[in-house]
Amino acid sequence: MTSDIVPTPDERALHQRITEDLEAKIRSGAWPPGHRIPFEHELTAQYGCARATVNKAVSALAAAGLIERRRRAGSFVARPHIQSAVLEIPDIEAEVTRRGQAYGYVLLSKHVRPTDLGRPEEVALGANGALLEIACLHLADGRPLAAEHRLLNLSATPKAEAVDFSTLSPGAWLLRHVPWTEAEHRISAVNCEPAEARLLKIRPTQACLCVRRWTWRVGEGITFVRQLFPGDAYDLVARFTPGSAG
Amino acid sequence: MTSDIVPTPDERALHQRITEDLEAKIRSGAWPPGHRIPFEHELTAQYGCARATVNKAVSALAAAGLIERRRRAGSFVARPHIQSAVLEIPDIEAEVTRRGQAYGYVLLSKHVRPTDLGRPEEVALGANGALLEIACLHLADGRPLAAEHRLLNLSATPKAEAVDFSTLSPGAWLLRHVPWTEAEHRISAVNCEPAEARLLKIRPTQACLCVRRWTWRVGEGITFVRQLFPGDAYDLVARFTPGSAG
DNA sequence: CGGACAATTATGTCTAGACATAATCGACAT
DNA sequence: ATGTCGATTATGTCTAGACATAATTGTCCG
Repeated sequence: MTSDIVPTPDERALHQRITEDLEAKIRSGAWPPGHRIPFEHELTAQYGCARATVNKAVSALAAAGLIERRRRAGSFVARPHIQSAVLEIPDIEAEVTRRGQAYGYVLLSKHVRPTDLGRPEEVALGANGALLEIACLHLADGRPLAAEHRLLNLSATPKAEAVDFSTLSPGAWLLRHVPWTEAEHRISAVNCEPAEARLLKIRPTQACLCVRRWTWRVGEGITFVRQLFPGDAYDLVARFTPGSAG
Repeated sequence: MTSDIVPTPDERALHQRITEDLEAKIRSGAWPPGHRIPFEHELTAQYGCARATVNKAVSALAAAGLIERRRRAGSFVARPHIQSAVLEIPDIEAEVTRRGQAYGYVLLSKHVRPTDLGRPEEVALGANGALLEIACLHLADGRPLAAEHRLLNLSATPKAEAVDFSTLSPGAWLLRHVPWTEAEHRISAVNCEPAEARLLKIRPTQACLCVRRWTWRVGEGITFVRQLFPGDAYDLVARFTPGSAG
């Protein structure tokens, strides 16, 4: 039964209202997965508009993964598929500031060295020339929040060699100066090494959250970074609204 | 200069080809952030099509966050904004199977108890009636991969009380029987407790990845789950293609 | 009963217009 | 120099068609 779709009074665009009406039916469960939604010509009649308008609305839901469209058959509420969520990747300075804490940064070391193809993370980066290797520490209210170890592919970002990273973190500099097109993160839990524990001022047995990130630009490796957070200092948060409610 | 947009020979839909042509310009860096892309009437002339077709192509890029559109001013390559990524949330059984390992499941305990409003995770769930509390273990090739502690809101999913979870994991049952609309994940690193270490057959000092997930359906709490992975057994992977290349 | 085939039909895409809307820009006045 | 206001213009939305495409469905035949 589709006769209970009633356009709600609204000043937004009609196609958007149609999208929202349909989405409400799906998310509320009134239309379960597999349910066939009204044909475009039916919606055209219900809303008193052209088919192009209805098509735009339904296509938006299809693009969002809420419905599947099949020629000749119709459009159906999609079943759940992948389990994925949008993860907030920590821009540490922004996160610290958001928490209302004072952000601090300490450069620990910085030097240029050739790529070591024996290390998997450098192979994954795809660099084969000189790397700028940086170690630094991020502080929140003066207390260590994260230890960072970073590699910068100097053949992709030659300007980085001239930058003094003593007050500006490499992440902040990169964000502003080097565009990128792809990134991959790997998140794991690790027991830190004694030297890292001293840096972070934690017990050596304290579990740490380890975020490793590779960044590329059109296939060329830009940077690899490994950030170590004391497990009790940081939560990664991911929120998800599924493409389909099933 | 926009004269170098040349439609590539292709049998796909024209609007899609236009989208891809423009996206290539942006991702390659040929059009840097802030660059004004050709007006719709220019693209209309270049591709020899109606404005609606060009509009669909450009609107798709705007929806993806690659460009910003301003009335009267034009459309511009967007600057980077949020740092977010698509995180693959582990459906443990699927992940184990994907790795080519044998999946195993052990139910450890299961009982009904009232909601304890003294616990933050239960408050966040928003339940206030009876909960089904389940502890179980996920195995890969017979070895413990994850310890799971789950709460099911029985007022939202009364059918769960009659389910025998001795061979079917609550996650698998829920995925098939209970639709949900929102989820939140928190990921952290923890030192597990001795009992958990024995369950997972790891040293008590071994860092563990802790994934906590709350699931709601139209505002009503469905389930809370806490999964503990030995840090060396699991990597969460997140990949990201930014909405804008800058 | 089962397979091949053709009719049907819903979606996919597109056109050539139209009017609405908002923001920029320039002209003008203060 | 600054502020107001109207003309201009690019995008936002929509119409009423059209043809293409693919897949279901029924029909017919072996």
